[in-house]
Amino acid sequence: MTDQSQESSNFILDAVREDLESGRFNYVRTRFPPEPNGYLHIGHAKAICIDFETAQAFGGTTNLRFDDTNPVKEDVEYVEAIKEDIRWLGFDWGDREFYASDYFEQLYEFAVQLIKKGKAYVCHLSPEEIREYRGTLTEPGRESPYRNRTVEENLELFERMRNGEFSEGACVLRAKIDMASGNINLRDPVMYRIIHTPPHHRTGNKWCIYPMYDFAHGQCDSIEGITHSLCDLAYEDHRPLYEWFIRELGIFPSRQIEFARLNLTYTILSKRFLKQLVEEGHVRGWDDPRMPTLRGMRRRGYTPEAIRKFISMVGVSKKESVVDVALLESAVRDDLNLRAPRVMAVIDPVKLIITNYPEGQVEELEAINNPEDPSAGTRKVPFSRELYIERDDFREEPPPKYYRLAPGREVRLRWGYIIKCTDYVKDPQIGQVSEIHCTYDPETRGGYAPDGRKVQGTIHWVSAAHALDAEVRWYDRLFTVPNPNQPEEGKTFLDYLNPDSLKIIRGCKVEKSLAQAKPGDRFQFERKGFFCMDPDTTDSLLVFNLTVTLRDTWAKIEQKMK
RNA sequence: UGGGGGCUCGUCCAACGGCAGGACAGCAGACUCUGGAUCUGUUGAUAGGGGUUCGAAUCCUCUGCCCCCAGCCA
Repeated sequence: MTDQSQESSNFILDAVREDLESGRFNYVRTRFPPEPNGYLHIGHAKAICIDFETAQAFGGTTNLRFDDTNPVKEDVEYVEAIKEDIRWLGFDWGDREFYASDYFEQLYEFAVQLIKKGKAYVCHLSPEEIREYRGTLTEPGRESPYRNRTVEENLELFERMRNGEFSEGACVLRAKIDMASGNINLRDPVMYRIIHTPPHHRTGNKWCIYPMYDFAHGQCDSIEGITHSLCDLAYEDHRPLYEWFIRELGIFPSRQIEFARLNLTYTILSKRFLKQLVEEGHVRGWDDPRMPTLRGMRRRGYTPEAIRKFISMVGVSKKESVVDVALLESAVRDDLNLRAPRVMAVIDPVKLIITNYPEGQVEELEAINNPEDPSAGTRKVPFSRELYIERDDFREEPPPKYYRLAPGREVRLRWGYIIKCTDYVKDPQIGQVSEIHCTYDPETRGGYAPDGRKVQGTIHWVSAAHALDAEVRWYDRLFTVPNPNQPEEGKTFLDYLNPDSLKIIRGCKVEKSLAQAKPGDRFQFERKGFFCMDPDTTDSLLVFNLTVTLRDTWAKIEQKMK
């Protein structure tokens, strides 16, 4: 077994290493246990990375196991989606795809075994009564009047539960532990409940009793020979129970280790709230690019590599924390910077006419596809007398430190010529600049000044006659506050929804090479940001999602001047 | 007021009795045919008290603050 765990360390890797050294285990096997009741999000990505990478660090493997013990909440619909997302993230569980429901028969046998040991009993208390008998955080509970039924009686009753002789809620199977325990999970927890209504997505109507999480998870881990069961801090209180079942059953002693879940600023990661956003139409669906779901992020243009990098930057600990979403954004920029081909796209176009350039003439200028990656090669971009440039790249009265185009000023057109603004036309109706007139210096083809003159600004452009129309979906944070999870009195997370989280910008002009792009392709629109072609793209209209903007130093300067 | 966890730069993570370090964010500068990238510099933290020790973020102790647990959810 190769131990590659030294490179990066965290408390889980330390613990696993100790277990190997002490001989507690002689191999490493983890599992990722999603419940098929929703789509995976960035929080799950952390768990997936930790599960798979911890095993990989020691040459071990990871099982995928669907935790499908509650047919009222679960659905096949999610199974395929979850698998797709894990694969996309870059992890492979080989043929080790399991379901808790695979073990229903075995789990039933385990329950019988505990009944025979006098460690489990059928309880006919109603749900309300069970709650009353459980006591409170500070007062001990009381023992159920059914607690001392004989083994024979319990065996018979449990079998009748399985046979469907009782209605839902009539009775449950409980572990007989300690009603006075300070740990409420140990106050005779429910092991099995009766569920008649919906057929299970895999076992159909075969079962009408289903094991609770506590009676399923640890035993499934054990059956699969999982050495390290890595989970959320929320299960810390359950660990004594996890160990109690394994000990009483005398089965393989998997070890549960808990770590803190991921939280992100300006983001909500609760499955319930995410569902609400979708169902109430605040977003367009589970794959809306503003959603923190893996599908949403994929559509937005995030790469699996960037997400994995982000997760590793976040680290692993037991401290509940809220990670700055800027860290995620930094990870995507870093990744996309190296691989996204550059392209010129004008988001808010204004016409620019080069008055001394021959009408009808078209030149093919050579542009570098990615200065970070010479192997990305070059492409030709058409240049002509009429261009579009970004409205924001021209000012009638340039502020200090602004070094783009303005009357009388010179600027370089990327990969093109150096031009000088001679004049501009303003639309009297709306008071907006409608046309900018420039002259070009024919000696500066390609953007080089043979006389060595310095030109501070370089702006992007497209040839008006050759440009393609595009729609850009410009995204901003979904929430206006860093922690929408903690609303003020009388408010909910919905009160912090950012009304400007999506701006649909039509009439954008992009360079013609983009005609070859396919949905999912990622680009850097020079000086703007990274964009990903959306599946909504049609033959007549290209649609792009903003993944993340470039760092914008000018915006900062401008902000400070206000 | 029971039980279980957690407190290190603004944020996240390291340091495992021996110079508190990195990343992101911030600030300043260099460079630049992307105000991108890159490079350089820089601000900035051990929750508080007591103790052990030559030496404490680390060990002990007391205090404070934060989170989780009373589903027939997971």
